Amino acid sequence: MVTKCTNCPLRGLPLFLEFSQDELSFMQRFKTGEMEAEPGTHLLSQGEQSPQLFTVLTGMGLKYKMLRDGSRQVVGFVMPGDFLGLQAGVMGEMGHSVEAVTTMTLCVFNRANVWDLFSKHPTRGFDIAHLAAVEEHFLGDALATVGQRPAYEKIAWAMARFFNRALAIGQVVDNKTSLPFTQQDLADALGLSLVHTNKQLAQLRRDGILTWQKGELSVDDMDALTHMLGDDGEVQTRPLV
Amino acid sequence: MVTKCTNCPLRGLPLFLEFSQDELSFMQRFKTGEMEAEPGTHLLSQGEQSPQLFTVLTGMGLKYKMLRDGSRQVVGFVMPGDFLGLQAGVMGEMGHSVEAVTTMTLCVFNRANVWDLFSKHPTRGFDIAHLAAVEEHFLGDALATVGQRPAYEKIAWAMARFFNRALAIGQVVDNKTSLPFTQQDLADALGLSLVHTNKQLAQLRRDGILTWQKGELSVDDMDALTHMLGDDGEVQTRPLV
DNA sequence: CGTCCCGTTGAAGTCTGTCAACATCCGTGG
DNA sequence: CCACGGATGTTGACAGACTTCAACGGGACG
Repeated sequence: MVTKCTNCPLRGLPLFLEFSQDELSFMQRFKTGEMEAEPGTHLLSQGEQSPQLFTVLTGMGLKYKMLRDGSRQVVGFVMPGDFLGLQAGVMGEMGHSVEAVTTMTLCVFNRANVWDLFSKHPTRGFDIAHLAAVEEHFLGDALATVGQRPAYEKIAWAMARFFNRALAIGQVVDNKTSLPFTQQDLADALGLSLVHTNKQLAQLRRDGILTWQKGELSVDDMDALTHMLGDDGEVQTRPLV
Repeated sequence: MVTKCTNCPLRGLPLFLEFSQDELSFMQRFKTGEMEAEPGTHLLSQGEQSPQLFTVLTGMGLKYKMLRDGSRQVVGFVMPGDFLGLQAGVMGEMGHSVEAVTTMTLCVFNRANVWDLFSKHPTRGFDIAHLAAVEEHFLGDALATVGQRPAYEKIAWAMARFFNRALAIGQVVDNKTSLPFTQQDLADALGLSLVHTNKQLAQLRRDGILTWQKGELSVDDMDALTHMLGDDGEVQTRPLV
């Protein structure tokens, strides 16, 4: 059962820039299929060139890089609306891997058609570049956080980003949202040890800032969070591909 | 005295993808001027939308983000061939600032013409996306380095990247290249303190790996460097805009 | 010749990592 | 039904990498 772009559940969300009717029908042709991925599925692999690109419809995943010594750097949490494989699409090789953490449904595109997209529908090409710039912006923020902030604030930043993104796609109900990752995932994203991550999370809970237990995240004091982070916790509108 | 694209000193370098004659003449029209910037000049500012974009012809600079507490994260060293302002060009707002460190000469483009570029010359639009992906790739590497590696290797990584890039644009003579940044700049790029950066640099020198003194960097044991970093120290070919 | 910036070095302090132990949950298999 | 192992989360004690504080040297510049 394939979702039609017309009925795309993401398309009306305020997080995403608007679609013209023209773009909509073009994307419908660009889309080659739909795919369901079980938890643990490797969608894209670091160093390889994937023939397929994806847009996440539902579910969550992880982007990460492995270092030669076996350590892992998580470079992003994948959520609905994210476009995966841009590096493979335009550079020919992924700089990181992408793995499903929950069951995911994905729009599938053909890498070979990316060039068509730029030549036949430049607004969409522009959107691809826009998405790449958004990602660059995000990684800059992440680098600044990992490089400059103490552990307590690193965790606060990551949780705030996740929560605000969940808000923007309507996945927060009752001030709670599902957060299916492990503390190890978070630690690997922030360059912290698992133990220290756990202790600082406990501190944030004791301080009444936020609670993450049993896969559920709730922000208990948004004012304190925004005061600590400035506007670094906010998410920006972006195109949807 | 304006450099003509035909005579662009960067254009033949193996680091950059090839130019068709068609692209060349188009870029000549896209280019609105040339600019010289003294050390300390702010070329682009975090949070603002610049009317101009640049390609670096000569000289070097810094990309950085300021945090509210006054700390600074350097997110990149700017070198000849780099394209500046991509975020402003497609997103409308810069996520970081760019400052000249040496005297720089820059090709100047008009932000208003970026859209023309995508619509009238899609290969160039594709190249813009390619450049954004290269930057995303770089920031992923930087994040992994800052997040996972010990100080000694962080510095080795940064120096290797810089040196290899200098090699690729023919700025290494006699196994030495000019490195006009300060140790504070490097420390802010790697999330280290100035003092520790200094001490680990001294250790790298004592170990016979590399020497950075009086603004000159030389790599004394490239084998040891590549062995320590794997292929993380390498630079990739990219489009030139 | 004083001042400022940058680099260098030593000593002390602390944030964070490592080690270790235990609790909980869950799927598997006896 | 219960035993078992594996993955995840929690907590305490200790160790260490890195930061902070402090002082000094050299070069550039007015």
